[in-house]
Amino acid sequence: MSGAEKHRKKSTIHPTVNVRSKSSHPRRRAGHASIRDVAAKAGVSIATVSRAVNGIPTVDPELARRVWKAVEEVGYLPNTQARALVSGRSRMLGLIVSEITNPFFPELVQEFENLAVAQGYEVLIGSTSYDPLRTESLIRRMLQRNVDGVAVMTFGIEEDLVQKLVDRGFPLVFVDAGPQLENIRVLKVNYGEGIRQAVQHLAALGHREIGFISGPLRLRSAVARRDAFLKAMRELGLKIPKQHLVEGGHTMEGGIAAMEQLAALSALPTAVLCSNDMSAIGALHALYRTTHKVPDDVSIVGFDDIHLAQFMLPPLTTVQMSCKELAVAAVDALRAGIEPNHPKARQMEWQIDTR
Amino acid sequence: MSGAEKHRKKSTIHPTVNVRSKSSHPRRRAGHASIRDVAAKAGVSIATVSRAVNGIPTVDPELARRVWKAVEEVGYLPNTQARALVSGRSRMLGLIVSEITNPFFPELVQEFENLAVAQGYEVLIGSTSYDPLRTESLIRRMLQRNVDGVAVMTFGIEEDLVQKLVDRGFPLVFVDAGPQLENIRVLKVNYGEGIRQAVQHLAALGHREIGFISGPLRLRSAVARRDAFLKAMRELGLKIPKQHLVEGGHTMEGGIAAMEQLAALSALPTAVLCSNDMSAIGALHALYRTTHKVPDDVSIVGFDDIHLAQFMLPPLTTVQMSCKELAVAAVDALRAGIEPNHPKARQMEWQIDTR
DNA sequence: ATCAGCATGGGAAACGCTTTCCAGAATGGC
DNA sequence: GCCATTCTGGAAAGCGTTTCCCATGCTGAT
Repeated sequence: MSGAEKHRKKSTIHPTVNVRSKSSHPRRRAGHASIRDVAAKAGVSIATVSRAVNGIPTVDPELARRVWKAVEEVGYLPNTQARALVSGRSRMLGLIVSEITNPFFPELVQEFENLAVAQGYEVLIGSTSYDPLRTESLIRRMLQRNVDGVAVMTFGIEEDLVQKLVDRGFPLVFVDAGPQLENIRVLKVNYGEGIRQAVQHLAALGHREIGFISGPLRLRSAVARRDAFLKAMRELGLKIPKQHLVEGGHTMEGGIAAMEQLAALSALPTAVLCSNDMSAIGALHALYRTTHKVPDDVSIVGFDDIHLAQFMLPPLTTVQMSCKELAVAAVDALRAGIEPNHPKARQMEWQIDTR
Repeated sequence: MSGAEKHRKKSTIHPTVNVRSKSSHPRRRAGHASIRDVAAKAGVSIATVSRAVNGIPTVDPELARRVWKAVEEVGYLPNTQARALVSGRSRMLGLIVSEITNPFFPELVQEFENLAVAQGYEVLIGSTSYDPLRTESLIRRMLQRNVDGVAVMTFGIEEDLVQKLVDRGFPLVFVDAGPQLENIRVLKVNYGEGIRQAVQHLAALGHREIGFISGPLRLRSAVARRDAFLKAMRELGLKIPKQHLVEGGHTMEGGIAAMEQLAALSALPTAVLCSNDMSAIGALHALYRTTHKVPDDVSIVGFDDIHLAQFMLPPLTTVQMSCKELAVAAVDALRAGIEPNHPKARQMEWQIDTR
């Protein structure tokens, strides 16, 4: 039983008992204690319970103890919806990814969730599947659920869809590049360091002819990675024949096609660096069907270090792109946008190094 | 601006203007229109707006049109929290998995999410990471967020943790086996058919010595799979020497260890069926380090058909265990527990065939 | 013409919580 | 001993919805 019949306003001016008091809301789930039950049990007002539970210092320690005891006894859990309704903050974060089945994302999701939960937030996950319709419904859902902020970690999204979120003043976080608008924070990933390391690693093994399978060049992040590769090669004084630079799609199919293109050359590079791990896996597949042996004839190096890489045969060398750091930055940036006196409230860019 | 100053009760009995009317709730997000704004715009009461928006037939079509127009104009989206508060139903489903980074789960999550969203539910995902502490906090969070029901798809969970959910009467769905309690629905997966197919497939290829790497036998689902294997073998009149039956852990490491055990035998089986795909991948890894060639010397067959399988080299043969069907059944079972007049409200078991 | 009966819309209560405001108690200074 | 000041807890308003109940305006039957 809950204390539902206490403190209810009467529907008549006469001081008669309210006949609807107990039978009224049958939809209430049994066994759910409300703040009133705690107040009754502890013999204080609901205001005091609220203050005690929220750790507001003006409440007498002795009373606070009584309240906590009552909380324990009735098994009270504050109702998040009611809290959200009155406070205007839902303590939920939206996380938009491209596809949860793309092996890159689960790890990001995991890290993001861990961090968010540790800081008292819940996560609402949605995947666009590259479908504008889905994306729109996704954004509407996030709006309705009143998330406190949204992280768009999709590497590419229709900007006009996000407009709704912008209009309503939701704090947003993008990866690599997003619309230059108010309340939008951007995580700038520095691909240079990781790619340079990979190139130097290959050069140290004696490779001089290094090919590169890029991502789709309409994505800014893919261009950034390719440019980092070119720069690293130039620094080492290595030549890059045009035909050693192939565009893949950041997918396995793209990797296969790109590798087939390279394999058709009279002189195959002795090593190939791939813009992400899925491309690298595609490259491995393409080579599996030829007479070229990995890693004896050709070395393949991936980028991202998704979980999947460790399952591959032959084991795939890959550059670790720290999911964790990305997640840390995303949550931090979101909180900066949400909490008015967050130390970085005015910061709009986050730098992330790969390592 | 919102219609916040309409219909407010005065704090004094004198009919003076409420001085706190506009400046009062600064936490309210700008640009968020409430039902009152729509009512004001359409010149009707909020009750009518609510009825129109919810498609209750007693409202005059002409008025409904006006309401919808106003909804459009002010960009109104009903606040889900308020709805949940009053209706007692949050339209959120909890989904508990073991680890989102385990490749089996993202696909399940994806399907589950698609279905849930299509039926007007949101999904709250949580992973236990096999950690009772995490699990407990997870369950507490789900309780607080007032999910309408929870699907526990973890293949093993501490039952006493779930007790809280049971106590509060939340509809629950388990896979394979759960506590025999009220309001708990179970999805019974029929592994027999898929395993029989796999065995017959191998037998048709001429294999007579077929090994089996099982899952951890403390899990009922692992035992079910092993028994299905034994039954299928017996049906074909094939012998199973004890040493061909090895326990793995449903993990890559378990698969490696199990395969090493098999490889140490004087007579290796010519084919090995694995209880799940991760074991199969482990087996491939173990064999990669030996002189045995796959599939020339030994055939490996997995079970589950996770996405990952298609990336393996050599390509991994695997039995499709329909994620989609599992998700469909889970959502269906949850709804049966949630919605009082769902056609299957009294059904407590769901059969799922692998195929 | 009158009245029962029905459809329809509006007012207001309720959901569970936070927060503001205010009354009363306790304290200290004179 | 009395008034001013600080502190503490309680009452109540309000968050945005849904829903109950009643008032009103009609229709149709007598």
